[in-house]
Amino acid sequence: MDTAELKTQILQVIGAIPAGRVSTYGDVARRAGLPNHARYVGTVLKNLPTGSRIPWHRVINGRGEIAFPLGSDKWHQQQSRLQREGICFQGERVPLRRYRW
DNA sequence: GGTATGACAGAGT
DNA sequence: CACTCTGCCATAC
Repeated sequence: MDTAELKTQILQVIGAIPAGRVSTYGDVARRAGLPNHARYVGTVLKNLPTGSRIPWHRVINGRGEIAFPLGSDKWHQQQSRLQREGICFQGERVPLRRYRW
């Protein structure tokens, strides 16, 4: 299985995350059948073409935090997208117990 | 083909 | 809890 397929596999899993729920990099990797590829999930999202309709904002880290530097443009963008879907933040983090897919 | 980097995770302290 | 340390693995140099 080459990397192009892994990428497709990962994107499909992300695309399946329902609105109003979130998943983590590790979860996405596992659901894609690729344990230990959490970092790769991030790499794939980074190279995503702008305007892609992949719900990348529903992917956060295992501590319920947005993976971008706090206060950065990307951070705000992701946060508002999540809130727009009804996800409430506890400070700077999302309570996974409640929203984890 | 080393070496460093990163939208990470889990165990340990 | 929060913080550090280590393992991971595709990519970019």
